[in-house]
Amino acid sequence: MSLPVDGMRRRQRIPEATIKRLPVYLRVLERLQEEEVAIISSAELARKSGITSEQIRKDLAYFGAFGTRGVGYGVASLARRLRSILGLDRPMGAVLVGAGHLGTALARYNRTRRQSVQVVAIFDQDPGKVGQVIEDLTVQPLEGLEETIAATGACLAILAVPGPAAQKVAQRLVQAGIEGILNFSPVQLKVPSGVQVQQIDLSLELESLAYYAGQGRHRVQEG
Amino acid sequence: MSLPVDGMRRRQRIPEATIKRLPVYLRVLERLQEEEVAIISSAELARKSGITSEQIRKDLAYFGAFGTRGVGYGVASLARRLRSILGLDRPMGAVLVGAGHLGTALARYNRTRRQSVQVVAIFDQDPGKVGQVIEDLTVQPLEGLEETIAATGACLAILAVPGPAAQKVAQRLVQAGIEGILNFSPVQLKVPSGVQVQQIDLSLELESLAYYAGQGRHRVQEG
DNA sequence: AATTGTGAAACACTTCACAGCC
DNA sequence: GGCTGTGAAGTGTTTCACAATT
Repeated sequence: MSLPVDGMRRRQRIPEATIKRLPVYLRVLERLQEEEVAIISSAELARKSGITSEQIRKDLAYFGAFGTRGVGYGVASLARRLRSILGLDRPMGAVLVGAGHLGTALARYNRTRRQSVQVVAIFDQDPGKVGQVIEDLTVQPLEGLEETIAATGACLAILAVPGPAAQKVAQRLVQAGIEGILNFSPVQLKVPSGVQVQQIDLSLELESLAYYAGQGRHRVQEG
Repeated sequence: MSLPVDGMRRRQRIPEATIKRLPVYLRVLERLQEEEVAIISSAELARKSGITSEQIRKDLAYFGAFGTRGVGYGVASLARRLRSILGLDRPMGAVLVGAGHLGTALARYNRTRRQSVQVVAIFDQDPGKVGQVIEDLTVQPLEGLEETIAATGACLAILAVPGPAAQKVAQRLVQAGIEGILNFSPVQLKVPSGVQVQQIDLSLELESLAYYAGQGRHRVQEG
């Protein structure tokens, strides 16, 4: 299934790991822009991002040669380029499903600061939650999900519903045209290929941390 | 620096990727235990966890031969073994720092259900938050951090404070003996090696999802 | 017959080292 | 001289394929 034809060499497959680092670079660059820094080297960017300079150069090179040898990268132009690559140069909307404690916290977190991806609507199944206002958005009943997604042009979704409801909601989100889901439910979502799911599971994270905390202890003090 | 001496063969380094999957297996096994299933094959476990059967067998084999060929794995004994490996066979406590919306949501999420890792104390810098009660725990001022960690024997911390405060708090946590930090602040923490940090950054996750949502779109409908 | 445990191959990602360019 | 861009080497992880075991 691999076709290493190097006809025009453009558009080789970009590693997922690279994609996940681009927003990190962008965040640093935006801070630099505020500080009116015009040029930055990969070494300095490495110091500020915690990613090695070789890695940074390689990541950026996948998309073309943005730097100037002997000089560095232009902060403003690189930031612009990264925003464009990520699709953040035009407004990107996300719907939030689930207005429990976690959902509410996520909505507030996202809307209080100015973020590249904005939550544009909030849904909940519970009639008791519908009508509540969270950071200027009124919680809507699930019925209007498809219509609102179409109307707002939202591409992403944040899923913060209880486990049992998650798969069903995910199906509707995909049907409605959502292409990326950030899933906080402790459920392995089944979605068609082409839809990207990012899983965040608090319990799992804590439990894997426990491994290092428990085992590692005896290494701290020898003897 | 590699010393592939196979003297006693035990204790080869365990891949981080493996450690992160163990809690997934454990979760499935615990559900199976409730359903009174006694034996499970790696193929069936694969179906239920979304991880391939070869991967499961390899992961488990790092810690010894837990299965029976031709039969499968004993659900109860494997669950017990995994809890022991992860250090979850005795109570594991976590302190939560930051009682904002996110921190509150995390505390409630964790304490409402019975989790393997339990939040045992909540701290906040803001005097207005101190004294609030969240799921049976009273929010304490940051001053008592070290003392409470020592008293409770907590090994883990959940960090949900604003970016600027994160590094300072992390330093105190490490000093106090915390060995794993789940960090929700948008900051790259500097910690001594031996302390494990797991970063969860909502904005970064959404922004990398945006890449697939934006680019992928034209592939959904051809022509 | 079924299923585990595991070397070997394949793949993914990072680091090294340096040629190329300003 | 300094810094980028990139093949090559190295490391980490997954998949394959099958011998071993019940």
